[in-house]
Amino acid sequence: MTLEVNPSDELSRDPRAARRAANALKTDLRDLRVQLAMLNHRVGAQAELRDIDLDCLDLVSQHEPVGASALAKLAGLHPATLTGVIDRLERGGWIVRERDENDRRAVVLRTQPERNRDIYQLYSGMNGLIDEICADYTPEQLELIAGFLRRTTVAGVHATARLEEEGA
Amino acid sequence: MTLEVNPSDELSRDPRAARRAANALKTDLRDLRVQLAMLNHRVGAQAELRDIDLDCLDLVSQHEPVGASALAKLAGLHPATLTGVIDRLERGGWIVRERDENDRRAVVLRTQPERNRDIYQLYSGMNGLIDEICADYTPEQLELIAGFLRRTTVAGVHATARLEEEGA
DNA sequence: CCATATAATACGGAAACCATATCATATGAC
DNA sequence: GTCATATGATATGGTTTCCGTATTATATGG
Repeated sequence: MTLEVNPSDELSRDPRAARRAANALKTDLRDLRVQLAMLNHRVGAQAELRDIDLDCLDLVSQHEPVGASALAKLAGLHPATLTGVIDRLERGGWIVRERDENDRRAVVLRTQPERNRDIYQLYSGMNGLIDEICADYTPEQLELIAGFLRRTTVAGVHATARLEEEGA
Repeated sequence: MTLEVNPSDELSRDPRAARRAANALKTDLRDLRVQLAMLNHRVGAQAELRDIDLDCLDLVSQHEPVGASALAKLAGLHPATLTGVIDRLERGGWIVRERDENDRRAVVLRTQPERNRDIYQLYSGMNGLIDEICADYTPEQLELIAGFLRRTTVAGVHATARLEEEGA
């Protein structure tokens, strides 16, 4: 006589279903990445910023106050390239350079909150659509999804660092 | 007398909790986007491809066989810029140009499957880490997450198109 | 057959990228 | 302290990319 199990449990433990689901998810994640890159490209065009500038602006937002060296390392850019990026971002009023008090060689970068609301405005269409999507999930489900996103971001940090040291 | 509800239900229907969860999720999504862009930048560096080239390669993979015009529109690039992108991708052996039989002005782009395994290899670290993350979820949960990712991708397509027509 | 439209590419000037050199400042040895 | 060396950011210049325009080849409609 066979052991009967709950069908839902059965599905949950089928390793083939798990692998299929994981692979499908990786494909979906890749598609999302490309689409978000395209969206960012359009946002950047409206704001007269190159793709890399917008990425750096996001990085400054995340890590401010941040030094130029640290940002170059985060972004994987040559220091001289970053000087150009910072020049453009500062000229456009998106960030400001400040001298580091403790190390007068270094510069510290900060975002200009008012100016960055202009960027937020450009994302408002996307943000509204995401809100509509979120409305179809419970807070618990949203937290499940958000947790996955955060863990994937951490994985990205590690995978990026790994590639960096291999490339060096 | 107040109407008593199931606490879990209560949480699920609290609009403030829902908004908080949605906002947190948007932040997490933005962080993930930046990190995936950084990862891609490193992958591109290893493959001697610019960021935009890698994006176009992804788009070709998604839509092949695809014409140059269609790709330019998808990527939001000037036709002349795309010629340069295609030149580099073809020189590197990532894609091939073919003449369209029905319209001999047009070119059709296809990926080179063998060559693209080299890219897959560069992503293997990240893919392995994602597999580990996925192992902590049931197939049902993974499907919930994947569905969210797909819906968000569609939202991205719409938001991108909206920005495009505004910019024109 | 001709006019016009469309797909892709060639051309050229402007801009960006980045290896290297440079300048200012910091740190450690003595 | 003084000097040698290291480090942070930027200037310089050659190479590459970007993109507006012109060009070539093909399609389509009259």
